[in-house]
Amino acid sequence: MGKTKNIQSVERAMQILELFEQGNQEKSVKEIAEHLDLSKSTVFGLINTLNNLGYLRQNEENAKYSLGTRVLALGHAVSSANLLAQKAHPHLQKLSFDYQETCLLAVEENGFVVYIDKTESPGSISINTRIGTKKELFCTGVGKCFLAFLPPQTANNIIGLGLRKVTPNTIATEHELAEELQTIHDKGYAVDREEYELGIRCVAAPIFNKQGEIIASLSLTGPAGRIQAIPLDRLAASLMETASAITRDMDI
Amino acid sequence: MGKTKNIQSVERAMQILELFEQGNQEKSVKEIAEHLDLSKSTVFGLINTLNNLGYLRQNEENAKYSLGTRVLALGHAVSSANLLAQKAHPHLQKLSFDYQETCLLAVEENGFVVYIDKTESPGSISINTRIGTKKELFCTGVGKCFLAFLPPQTANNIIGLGLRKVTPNTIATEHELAEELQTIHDKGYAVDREEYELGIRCVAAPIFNKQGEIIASLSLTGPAGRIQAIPLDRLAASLMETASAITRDMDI
DNA sequence: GAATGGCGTTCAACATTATCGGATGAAGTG
DNA sequence: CACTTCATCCGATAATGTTGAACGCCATTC
Repeated sequence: MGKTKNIQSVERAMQILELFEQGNQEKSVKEIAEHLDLSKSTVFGLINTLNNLGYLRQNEENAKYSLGTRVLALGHAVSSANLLAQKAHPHLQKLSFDYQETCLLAVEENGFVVYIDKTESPGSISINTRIGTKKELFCTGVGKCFLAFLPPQTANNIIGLGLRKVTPNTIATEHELAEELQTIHDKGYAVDREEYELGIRCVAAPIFNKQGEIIASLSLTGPAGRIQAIPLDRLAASLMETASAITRDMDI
Repeated sequence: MGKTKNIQSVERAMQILELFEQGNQEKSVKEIAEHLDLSKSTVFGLINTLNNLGYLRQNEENAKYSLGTRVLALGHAVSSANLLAQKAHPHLQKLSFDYQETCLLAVEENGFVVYIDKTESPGSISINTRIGTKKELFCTGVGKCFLAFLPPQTANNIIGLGLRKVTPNTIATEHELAEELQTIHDKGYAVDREEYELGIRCVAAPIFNKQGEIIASLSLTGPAGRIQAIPLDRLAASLMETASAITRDMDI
């Protein structure tokens, strides 16, 4: 695999773009230079290039920079090529609307879950899970779905990467986790009891392809109190129903 | 403005990412090297960097590359910071659903319209307008909305950039365009009569802020025959109603 | 099963290229 | 009007990216 050294200027350019990931607030050349601990002129060269290419845009008023519309095209290219994200979106939207909470869609990648879509409703509080975020499997609802439905060998390899307490509630021993996964496998859905973040609870269900292999997982996520107020069996049924509707829609 | 030379490796890295914009099909190192007319090793260095950073991902089976999930995060950062895209999305979704056609949202940027969101419905044919695409104003429905509702001075500056026949139907003289813009201003919506692409027709309406300034434009777009089959006054009313609902939702 | 060809990857030498400190000038502040 | 702050520009320097050649893996062929 890639052991060759990364190309410095490319890595730095991407670091600059990533600085805008949380919030996309305007930033000055100076601020960025300080964040990356680089000289102003170096940063200016990079920023200027990104600006010329449309990946950053400069506010004429204060000369500060923020993400440009060009990055939209890239983001959209991934999701539109991704049949899953495309077909699943309306279903997530409906769930968000029905329960007035945030709905997340995730896939597994190299032992991590990656969130690839998210829908919110006006009532839902903003869950700080951003699209593209990676999380470990054992401590999230969607992640545990993967562990429960992936081929046992694959799942064990991932579990072998290590468990740890993320919150006091995290299931951090292999024994307890095995029991939990058995339960999830039996019931067909997973519950995250504030195992990743205190106060945040979610219920998740696996999405399969026609061959019965898990390809994604979706969850309804929100403040613990509000999620617990929803009858669990009803919510779980909705999620599993939605999951199979997505499978049907995708036709793979 | 940016007159300094672009940083070569950054520009090339972005060119590589852009190769995947249409379709995001897997590409080999060799293919990319040929496309960009660079040596295999140069391309490998760039690709490897992007791969390590998560912007590309390699298919283990055939060693080919495609866009990685990391770019999702960037794309989402723009839209989520963008109150407009966030608030407008459910409304576009509803329009798409009601009329079973593609719905587009666009803003103006440096004399071009940039599409920042798109919703489709199962029935809608896939319009080849990708998110992040730029188009000239005079030849599109959403663009003409901007020309009609932007301050006259701004609009004239943009018109001054030049008109040209994109299709036989394109309005390519200043005189005719002025008449058309007057009509649009009076009626409150614009019709694109296959002026950008033969066979594709759209109806567009402006989105204003509370101060009455145009900040975006939305359209329902589809095959000419199907769009013409919808009663124009009803469709236009839907679009204008949606536009003002978005204004209300944004509260700016 | 040896031979061939194709392709991703690595390497080391070289020269291009990115980097940096310092200079410039515009905008804002007391 | 001096003074600060910051974006932008410039030129010297050396670090960095580029390149062709070579390696090794895999698949196909004979």
